[in-house]
Amino acid sequence: MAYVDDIDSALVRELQANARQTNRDLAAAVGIAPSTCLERVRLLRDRGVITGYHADVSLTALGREVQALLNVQVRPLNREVIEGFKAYAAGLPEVLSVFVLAGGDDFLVHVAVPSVEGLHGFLMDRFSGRREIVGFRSSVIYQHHRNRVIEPLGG
Amino acid sequence: MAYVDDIDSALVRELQANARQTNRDLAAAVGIAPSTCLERVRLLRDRGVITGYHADVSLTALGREVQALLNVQVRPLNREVIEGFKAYAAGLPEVLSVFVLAGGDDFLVHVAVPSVEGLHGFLMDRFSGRREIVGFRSSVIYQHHRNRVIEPLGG
DNA sequence: GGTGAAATAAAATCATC
DNA sequence: GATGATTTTATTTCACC
Repeated sequence: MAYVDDIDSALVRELQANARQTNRDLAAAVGIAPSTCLERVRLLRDRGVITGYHADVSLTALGREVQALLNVQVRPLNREVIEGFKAYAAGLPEVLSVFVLAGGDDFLVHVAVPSVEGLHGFLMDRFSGRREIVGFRSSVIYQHHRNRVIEPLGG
Repeated sequence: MAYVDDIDSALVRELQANARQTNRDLAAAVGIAPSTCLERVRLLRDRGVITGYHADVSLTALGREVQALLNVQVRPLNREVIEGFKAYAAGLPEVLSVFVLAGGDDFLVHVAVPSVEGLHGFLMDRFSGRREIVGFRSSVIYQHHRNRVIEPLGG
């Protein structure tokens, strides 16, 4: 675990909440000089604590109203099949996220499509033909809340 | 669906990949003047296509090495219980994301904790006492790939 | 709706504490 | 390791196309 003091912690919190505030504002928010702030933030990137800065977009605004979670079982369970399916799923434009899991199901795939009809089409066109898939279940997502600010756990 | 032309689309793609590039670089990347670029990006925010800018952090660097997905069933299935549990889970510092689902399981909760022991502790301390929870299953995550650039689906 | 030049503001550097 | 004055660079505005 990287050593992150209270000031670093505050910087990381601020930048997760708003990555485009000016260095001056950021410095003021955490109570240090702008030049110090600049150096601290640079070090947080160099040390790999901050990995990047990304704009968030509205899926609705992009015409992708329906989200679903797909539990997928693949066989045989070997590295080649696992890595192959993971790379395949991650490369599909409908896919937001791919989880490789321990236990019962092998994958969880989070997708966003224009409609329920689009979800059906996705499953038929992208999954049905794959020989390694031995089964899947899909759950439509009613709501999704993501915590955008992640902190070191106290203690 | 918001009307997003090819230039908007390119801006959204660029800003999802790197939200802290300068306006000049962004303008150059999509082939427009900096002043035009500034105005376009402002409109994308005003129209709600871009919803924010966030730094990404390394969970490992913050000492949260273990991630898991928790399938949770709650009862009775009414608005009060659903909203109550959602708000509770979303407010926990270990929680990255909360999905409210249609079908079998009611919730999927994505957590990041320091260790497998921490996961056990989380389940005992945060979930066991809740009367509305009638069952849960947890799956440790081996790998997680997230697509950070989301585009309108072609066609 | 887009542009380029001028004005304003911020980032980056560095000598100093 | 942090600071503030200075230089360098970017953002923002606006009259014009």
